Amino acid sequence: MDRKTATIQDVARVAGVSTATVSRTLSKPSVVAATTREAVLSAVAETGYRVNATASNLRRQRTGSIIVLLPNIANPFFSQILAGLASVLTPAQYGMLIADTQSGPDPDQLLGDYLTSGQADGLVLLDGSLSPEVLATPGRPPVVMACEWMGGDLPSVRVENGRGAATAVAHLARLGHRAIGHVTGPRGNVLTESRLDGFREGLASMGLPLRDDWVLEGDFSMDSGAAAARQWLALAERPTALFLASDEMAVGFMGAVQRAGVSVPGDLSVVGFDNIEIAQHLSPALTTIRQPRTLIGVRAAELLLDMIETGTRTGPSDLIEVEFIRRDSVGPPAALAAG
Amino acid sequence: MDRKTATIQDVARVAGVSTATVSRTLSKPSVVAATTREAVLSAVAETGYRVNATASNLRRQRTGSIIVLLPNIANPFFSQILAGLASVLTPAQYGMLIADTQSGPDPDQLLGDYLTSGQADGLVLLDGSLSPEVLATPGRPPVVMACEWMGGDLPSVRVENGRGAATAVAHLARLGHRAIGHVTGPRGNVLTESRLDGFREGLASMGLPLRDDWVLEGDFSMDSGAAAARQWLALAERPTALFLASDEMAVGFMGAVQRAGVSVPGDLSVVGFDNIEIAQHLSPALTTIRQPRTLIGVRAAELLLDMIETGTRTGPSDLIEVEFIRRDSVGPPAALAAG
DNA sequence: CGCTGGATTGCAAACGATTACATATACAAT
DNA sequence: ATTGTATATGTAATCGTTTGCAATCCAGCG
Repeated sequence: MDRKTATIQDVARVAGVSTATVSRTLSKPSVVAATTREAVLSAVAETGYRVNATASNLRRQRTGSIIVLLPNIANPFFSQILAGLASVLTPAQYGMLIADTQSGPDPDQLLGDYLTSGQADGLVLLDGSLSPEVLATPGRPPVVMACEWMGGDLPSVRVENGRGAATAVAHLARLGHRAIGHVTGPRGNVLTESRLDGFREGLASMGLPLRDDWVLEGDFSMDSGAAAARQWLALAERPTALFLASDEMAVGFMGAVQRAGVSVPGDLSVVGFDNIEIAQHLSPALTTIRQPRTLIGVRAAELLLDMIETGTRTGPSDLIEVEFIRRDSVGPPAALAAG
Repeated sequence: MDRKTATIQDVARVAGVSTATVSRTLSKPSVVAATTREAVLSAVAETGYRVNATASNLRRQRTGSIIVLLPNIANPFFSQILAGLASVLTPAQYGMLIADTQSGPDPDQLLGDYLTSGQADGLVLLDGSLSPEVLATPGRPPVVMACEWMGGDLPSVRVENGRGAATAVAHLARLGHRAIGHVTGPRGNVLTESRLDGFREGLASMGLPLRDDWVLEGDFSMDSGAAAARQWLALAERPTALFLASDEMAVGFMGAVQRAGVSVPGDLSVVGFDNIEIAQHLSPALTTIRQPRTLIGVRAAELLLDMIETGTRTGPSDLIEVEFIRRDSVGPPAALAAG
């Protein structure tokens, strides 16, 4: 029957109307008469017609796709944001292309490429390490930064990174910890900076000292968490509590110190950031700061679609709240518990 | 300068040739004279021309995108396969659309939709729960099944699921375990079936009995692993070793029993499947069966591109080897260790 | 000198949809 | 009856490439 897929011409012929009417029936049903509308719809059903997205996009001068730039697709933290993005973009007839900035040599160049290639109607940036300068490209498509704010008037979905970090520190301090350390994300990342700032503020507000040798550098990955664990174990004087800038690092860290015979939270309290799925399944369950990941994706997508429709390049910054989740990886410091 | 992006017309004008020649220079350089080729290329550079993928796709009757159907984008197991897919598809100028079968109501209908919509030049199936019958759609684009074989002449990238499971059981038996249980994936999934078959074979080959009450049902998720743990804890007579059909379930399971005071591997040996990143970071580090995930993605993409080029709908089945990875979550059964 | 054939290049028709503009019709108001 | 207005539909240009076919040029050959 349908050797080739039906085109709008076929539908028009079957329905006895022009292609214009068919197109209108499908996009703006209200402007066609009820009787013709029915005729067209039944012709559509009969022929099994589906609009050819490529042709439609060409004519409408859009690509129908949104590019999402993220540092590491394998990080479960991002996948949930992707789910949120997809839940908004798919119904709006946008495809979602995912680009991994770590797969190529230069993330900034990758971004620049996408900005000029015209391959997408918009971009979502999930990588806080990208340089804001690259965005100065003239005539670029709309861009939304998710998770953090990179400065300028770039619209973004922000999370209370600083407040989350400060809350974590305050909680540890209230448990009695006076020696609190931190494992950061990669240097230069906006998330790293804001969480580090929050960590400092938290210490300051509780009247605790900031010791540089208790601030270890990581890169958000499990491996870097395990590496930080080795550094912590080697310290002459160890902090009794640690706030890590990501749950992934906390997983790597906890596993490593536990295998070295350290008890969590007996010997060391651990707080992560993100509340990835595994956090509640660890032993002990990981105390952390929850980010509503699906919501972040949804908001970012909404912001972007709005910019695409209105042709704007700037927009508001949406601030999303975080929540401290107390689980079993924290407790009073050993000295206190003993005494 | 370039208010609008340059079109092939602009390049042709600047180079003093026809658009046909520009197009040919870019796609089949060998057929144009060296001097014209240079002229065109410098005109391309001067104008900053990038081919409009939409127009190109329309003319060439392709969509330029591949759809990947997977059950759960948040599962880290899949993300690495995606990375493998992308590493082949991106250079070949294909975009990768990701569709989550769990986000909608009916996975099979979603597949059917994509098969008829003409939205993609090919599909990659990563969800073993899909029905092979849906693929009978006439005129459908090429499809590759990754991870397992669904029957028929559907080309696929297979993994030695059965052998992997059997190896795990054999290893546990050799450690002295006579009471070995299993936690399965979701019913009806091809992966579930082949791993369960391998589990049975492993038991049989070691002369061990198969006890139905030691085969618990899961769905590959951490939560279902934790649920299985509760069932295991409630058993009057417990197996001393457990093979779980996914690492995620093993994570949920181990966390849950550990919090209940059970020692792994002291009281119970645990083996997972997949070797997801976190496996080595757990305490104890998880013994598992490694699947080369990136390789699976690469092979699947290669197979698919080949089918697209040659117009084939059937193809070979690529078999990928698995590897048993011994870590610290297994040991001799308590009785033996004590005696 | 005319012809053949290979190498280049140009012409123009697709690809399938959308939409500005023109046209047609019906009906109310003057 | 005429004009105006609103509603509904058709006509045809257009989006930017690719590519079959025709045209051109030039060298080599009989």
